[in-house]
Amino acid sequence: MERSTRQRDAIKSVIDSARRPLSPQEILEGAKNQVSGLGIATVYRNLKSMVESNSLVVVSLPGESARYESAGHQHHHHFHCTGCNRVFDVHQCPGSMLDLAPKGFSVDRHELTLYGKCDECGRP
Amino acid sequence: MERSTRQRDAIKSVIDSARRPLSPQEILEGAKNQVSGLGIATVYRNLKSMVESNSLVVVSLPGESARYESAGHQHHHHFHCTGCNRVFDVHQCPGSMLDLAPKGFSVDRHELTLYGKCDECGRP
DNA sequence: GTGTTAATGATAATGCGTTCTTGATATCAT
DNA sequence: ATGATATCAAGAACGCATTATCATTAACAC
Repeated sequence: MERSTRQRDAIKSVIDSARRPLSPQEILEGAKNQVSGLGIATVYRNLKSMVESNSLVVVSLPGESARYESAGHQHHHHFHCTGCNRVFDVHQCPGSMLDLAPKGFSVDRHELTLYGKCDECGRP
Repeated sequence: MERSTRQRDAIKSVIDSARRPLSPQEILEGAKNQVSGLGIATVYRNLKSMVESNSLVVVSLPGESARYESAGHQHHHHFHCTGCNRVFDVHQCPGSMLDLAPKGFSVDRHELTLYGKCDECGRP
C-alpha cells in the first residue's frame, strides 16, 4: 500500500503551487526547501507514479526534455521564455485547427508553443 | 575546400526531394538507395555542416528528436501523423499570436504542431 | 514499541541521439 | 597520373535524461 512520505508531499506541493510546468530539476530544487536531502531519483520515481495515476500530465515542448504540471487544467498552450528558459501556461487558444491540414488529413489535437520574453526577462 | 562527393549529393537530393522534414534515419535510408555503404555518421556530419551553412533548418517537435528540411521555406507549421510517425508541412497559419500571451510577455515567434492521421493512415 | 516492507538516497547503469577517432578512400588542382 | 588532403565507414565514445540497484530508513498496522 502507498505510504505518505515527506518527500512525496513536498514534490506534490511544489507542483501544485507552481503556475507553470516544471522540469524534474526545478521540482527537485523546490522540494529541497522542505526536504533537504531529497534525491533526484525520488523525484523521478514519484513523477512517474503520479503520471501513471493521472494526477500529473507530461508537457513536451520542441527540443526540450519533459516538464510536469498537475492534471485537470483545461485546454491550454505554453509560452517558452527565451531569457530564463521557464515555461508558462497560456490560456487562450487561436481556436480550431481542423482546416489547416492538407486534404485527406484528419486533425485530432494540436500543440502551440509561443517563444519570447516573459515579464521579468522583458524588463529594461 | 569543400569537395563534391556521392554521399553528400545523395543526402542533399533526398532532403530536397522530400516534401516534409526527415529524421537522420529517414535520410540515411533514402540516401542508401544511391550510396549503399553510407554510414549514419556521414549523414550527421553532413547535416551539421549544412545547418551551419544555412542550407538546412532543424525542425524540433515536442518529444521528438530533430528532423531536417531545406531552408528557404516561408513560415509554416507541421503535422505529425500518429499512425506512421511521419511529419508533414502545413502551409497555413492561424495568424498572429501576439495577443495570446499574458500581460508583460512579448511574443517573438510561435510553433504549431497538429496531430492526427495523414491521408494514407486515415484510409479505411 | 515492534515488525514488515514501501520508500528513500546514492550511485551505477541504461538508452538514445549524436559526435569523435582512426585508418582507408576518393576528389580535384596540378 | 600524382599528391595533398577532404571525406568516408565503422565503431568507440560521448552527453544527457531517465531508470535500476541495493543497502538503509521510515511509515504504519498491529
